[in-house]
Amino acid sequence: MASLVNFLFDASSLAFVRVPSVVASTGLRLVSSGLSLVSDLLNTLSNVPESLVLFIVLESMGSAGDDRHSIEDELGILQAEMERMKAENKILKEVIERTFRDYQELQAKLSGFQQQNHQPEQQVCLSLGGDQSSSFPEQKKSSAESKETKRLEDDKELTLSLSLQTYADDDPDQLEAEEAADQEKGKETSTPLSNWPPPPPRYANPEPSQVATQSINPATRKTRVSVRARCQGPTMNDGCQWRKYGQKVAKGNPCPRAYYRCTVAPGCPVRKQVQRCLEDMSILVTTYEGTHNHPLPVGATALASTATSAAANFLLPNDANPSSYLNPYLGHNPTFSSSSMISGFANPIGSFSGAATPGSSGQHQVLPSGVKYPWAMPYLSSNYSSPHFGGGNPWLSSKDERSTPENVAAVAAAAISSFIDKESGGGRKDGESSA
DNA sequence: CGGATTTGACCGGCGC
DNA sequence: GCGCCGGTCAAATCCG
Repeated sequence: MASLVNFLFDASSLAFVRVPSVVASTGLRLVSSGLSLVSDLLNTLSNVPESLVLFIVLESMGSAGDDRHSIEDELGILQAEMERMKAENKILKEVIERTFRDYQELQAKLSGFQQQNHQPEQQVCLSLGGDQSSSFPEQKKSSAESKETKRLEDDKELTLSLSLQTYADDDPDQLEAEEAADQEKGKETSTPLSNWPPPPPRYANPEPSQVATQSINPATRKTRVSVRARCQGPTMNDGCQWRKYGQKVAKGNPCPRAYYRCTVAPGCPVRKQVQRCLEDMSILVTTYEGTHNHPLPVGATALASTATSAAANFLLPNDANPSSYLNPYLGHNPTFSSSSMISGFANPIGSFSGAATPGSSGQHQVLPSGVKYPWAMPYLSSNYSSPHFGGGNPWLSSKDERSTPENVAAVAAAAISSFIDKESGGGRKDGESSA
């Protein structure tokens, strides 16, 4: 019996628990002295994923005088079966690890392929969790990642996704053409969310000669970042101060779209639009536009500012500065404020952990799904297992509707960080995250 | 009473 | 030219 319990404890830690058929068929005979183990056993099994069906048939002993030999025989059979299942679980674990490695290799190859073809990422779609595929159908073409996305979607994990558009204000014709094309595309698709999130921009891939001569001032770059996150409140608290100046029911979505203006500083051009996703009302789609003209409050940066300016900056292909892809922390955009760089990007992992401490929960229930699927965010997963996340996820368990801006900032920064790693074709190793 | 929110009106772009 | 639509304005209203 002790070996049986030990096995189940070990197996449950691997999240692969299979009760041998012999147990189900013959029943788990327990002597009265072993009943205390049953509760422990059941408590342990309660952590097993619900998809795994467990059958434990408890058959109470009629009396202590049963045939001791038959019990010992059954125990022997059980132990033999346990050993067999143990070996099987080991094999399964190896299969999972091998699959994970293959996925990482494929991901690295994909990134390398994209960089080889010089295909600039025109829209960033970061997702912690799933269901972004519903709004980013074009991404379904990516085989490996789309499968992961689909799998995550099926599990209905909490989601944060981010998309990015950048425009050059000094090229209004191009901007207008793009917007017109966007609307055209929206009509073609005629989906309820055809204009949401904004379709990827299509800026021309300049000739190398043009790269040297065509210098777009980052300060005048018009950026737009769309963030999708599960949020129960009317809006995400990103740490900035916003004033609502309008509300409109957009065509195709009965949920009204709210318009906010940054009021941290007078004349700040940054605006944001907030709208519920039609397909999943629990998802709040927030689109930020513009760049703040003021220092941001601590922790208000990743979504409110850094995500727009910084993400736009480093995601734009820059042949003259390869580090623009690989190292966003360098901040070659001179318009960055130091605060935005620090809390938004400099240490997303640290922000994550700090934001997840008890009592600092967020209203927007953004769950880093890597907790359950570490291969979805392989470079962050190790941090989720940190003591900060122990004993339940505060992002989920929160009943406090007030949020700390650090939460959103950290999630966005972490999501962006994850994207950066994937884009660079290599994974961030532990220890490098806080460099 | 001052700031924030609501909500109908207004404006400009776009397609027909 | 007209209607539709997204975005913005501003007066009215709400609220602490």
